[in-house]
Amino acid sequence: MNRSNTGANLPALRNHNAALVLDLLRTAGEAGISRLELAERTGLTPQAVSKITARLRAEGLAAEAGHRPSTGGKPRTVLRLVPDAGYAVGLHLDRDELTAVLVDLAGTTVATRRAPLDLGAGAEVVLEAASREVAALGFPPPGPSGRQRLLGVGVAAPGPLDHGRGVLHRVTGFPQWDGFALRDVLSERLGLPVVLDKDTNAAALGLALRARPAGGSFAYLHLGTGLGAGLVLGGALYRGARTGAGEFGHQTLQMDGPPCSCGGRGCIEALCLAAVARGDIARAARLLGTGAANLVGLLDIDRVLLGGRVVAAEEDVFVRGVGAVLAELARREGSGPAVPVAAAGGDGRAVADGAAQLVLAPVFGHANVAFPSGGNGA
Amino acid sequence: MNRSNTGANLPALRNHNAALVLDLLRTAGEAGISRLELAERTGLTPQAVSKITARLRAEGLAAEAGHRPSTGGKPRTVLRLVPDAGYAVGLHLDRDELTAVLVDLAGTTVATRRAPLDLGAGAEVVLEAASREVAALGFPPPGPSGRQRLLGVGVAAPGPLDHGRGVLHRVTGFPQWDGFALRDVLSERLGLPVVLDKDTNAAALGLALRARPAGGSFAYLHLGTGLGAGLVLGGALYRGARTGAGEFGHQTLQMDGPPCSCGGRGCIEALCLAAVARGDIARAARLLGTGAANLVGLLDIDRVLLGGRVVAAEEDVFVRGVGAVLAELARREGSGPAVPVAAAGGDGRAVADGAAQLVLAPVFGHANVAFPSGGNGA
DNA sequence: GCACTTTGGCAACAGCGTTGTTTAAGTGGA
DNA sequence: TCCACTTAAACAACGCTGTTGCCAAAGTGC
Repeated sequence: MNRSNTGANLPALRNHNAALVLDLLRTAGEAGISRLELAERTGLTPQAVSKITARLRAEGLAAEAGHRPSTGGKPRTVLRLVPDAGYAVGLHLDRDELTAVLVDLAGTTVATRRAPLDLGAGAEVVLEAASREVAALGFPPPGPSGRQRLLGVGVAAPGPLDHGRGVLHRVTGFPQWDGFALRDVLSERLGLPVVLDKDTNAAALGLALRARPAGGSFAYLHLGTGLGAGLVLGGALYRGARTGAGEFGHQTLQMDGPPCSCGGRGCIEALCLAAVARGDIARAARLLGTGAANLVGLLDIDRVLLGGRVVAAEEDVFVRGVGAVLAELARREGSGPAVPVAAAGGDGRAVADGAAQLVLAPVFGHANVAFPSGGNGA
Repeated sequence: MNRSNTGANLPALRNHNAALVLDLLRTAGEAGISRLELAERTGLTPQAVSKITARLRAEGLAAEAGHRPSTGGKPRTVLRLVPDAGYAVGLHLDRDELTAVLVDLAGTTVATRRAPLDLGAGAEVVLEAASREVAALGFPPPGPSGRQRLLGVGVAAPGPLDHGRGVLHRVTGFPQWDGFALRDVLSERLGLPVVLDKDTNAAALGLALRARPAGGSFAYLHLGTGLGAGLVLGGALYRGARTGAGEFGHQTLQMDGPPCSCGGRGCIEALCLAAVARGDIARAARLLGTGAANLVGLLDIDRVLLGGRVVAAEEDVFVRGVGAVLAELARREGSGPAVPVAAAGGDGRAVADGAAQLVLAPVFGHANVAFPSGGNGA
């Protein structure tokens, strides 16, 4: 069950197991999964799985879809997630562009809209544009049960911001947003639940839910206007105590190095962007790799993913450069193979897709991974 | 409930709630806590708490201890943890010394033994010394129920090592231990369950369980022979994918800086130890602070604790020096007060005490915080 | 001494996964 | 064609969980 500092009762137990089964159905995708496989993976008895899947089918979340070949007896019935049982909107508010996507329960993006946006044009303009594009996606009609199938809107914005309260902080370059309660304002305006998170976190969550096998740990490093990170630790998006984790760009890499816009010196972001500006991409990649190595050593993650416009422009150079530094680290430590590096991909829609997952993830038991607020733990 | 990728049934639910209540009893300490407070904190109904505490009292883990003053009605009955319902041994194997402690369920150290040790003298010598000192602690007799009250032995050793398998890796300075299955060998020899972890992790766990309020996030930075870290995220000890997290010392802080014993350049450990060797403690503190600032930004933790022999020798200088760097960081970010820094204290017994908590923590629901191994998450 | 408040146990209950059993739906040899 | 065998999955009874409704116990204060 999910970590919590509160007591658990029978409904909580039921939700936990149902979410677990749903997550396995989601992970299985179109191939589906049989009841007995679900039982093996969850550790529940086959009978328990039968009961749970019966409920899910009654709720319209799962359906039978064919049979596996017989292995000498009655063939297993394949179960699949019903993708259109629920939808979420993902909204990526970038500095100069807005991307809105409609994603179904299976994680498939069924509609996309893009529009130019000036994040500095003021709240009213931005909210209006957001509302317009979200509405233009075309919502799915309520299901046969009459239940609304649009679960909510996930919003990804440049950080820093407060995920817990849904409030923007001093968005780099646009200080006028400081303190703006974007989540509540937008929720009121759209009449839908809204979840707000950093763009890097949204992208990392999206990647985490697509990862096979699920449950690993990785860092998503995003090099664009700035340099940020999204951390997935043990399959869960890590947001930190005040939901501000992932400040990767202002890590000091060169004490007494060149000044950074943040007021510090030798920050990896300043060094990296300077190298990019000089056209020395190999150097930028090496710098990024050094920062990644620091992170890998500290957190013992098992994968590094790179994204962002700058990376996308020279994907191979960055992947090779970062990979080389991590290979050196592995050689020095002598403990197994190097941590693999890859480009995140996602053709510019990764953040918006991930934003939608901010809403969908709780259905699969990936909610409340933000942080226990106190009480106990350890 | 604790994060997991397995299904949960009624016994699991019962254990979860019992552990939750036990943890609150432990946290309350000698002051105790009433049933209604337990109900409020857990979110369970008072009746459920009554049932759970009745079970705990029947098992000898909890007891009634007086009453609170009346607030106009029947006064609340205070419940307390029974400290001698369980014990654990904590064993700290350091490079030149062995420390063994006997700790009760409430976390009180009831016996301590210390002996010189040469970690390079070979397995047989070390195991013999460990067995001798553990036996000399004087185990508590089995309880009235006849149940053995010594729950196990927690062993803390210099890293790197594999907590999951209980195997040492190349202990810095003593490569002959590489691959030694210390946990299983010692468990066989003592006839008790053994848990193995890094010294920094043990210390961090001990600090986490003593923290008030519980559930926060902090980094324990240990500067002694080397420089390592123990991370507590959201109240839980974070060990990483291969239980190797906390490699703080070989973080690059000065690209193209002086060479480090690890083969890299400009590692914080090399810089820091060099400054200490020069007698420039202020510089060492500032270096440590810079590394701490990187970590604070990346993980958004809310406390930094310092320990280790070098720190203990000049506690104030380190606390002030690291604090100053973190204060600068907070000023630059402009987001609230600086992350506080403090000395961990513990008069050289912190690691051994924490090692005992490796065994006791599961009783209070702090088990399996290591990592989900796959399946799902996020 | 009585009305009131608060605590906390007792009893009945609904709902969870588990266990034991039965039915359904295949394979494969005689 | 039949029948023994295997495997899948539902049905039924069960034990145990926390919850709800109720009531006794133990205080305060007029």
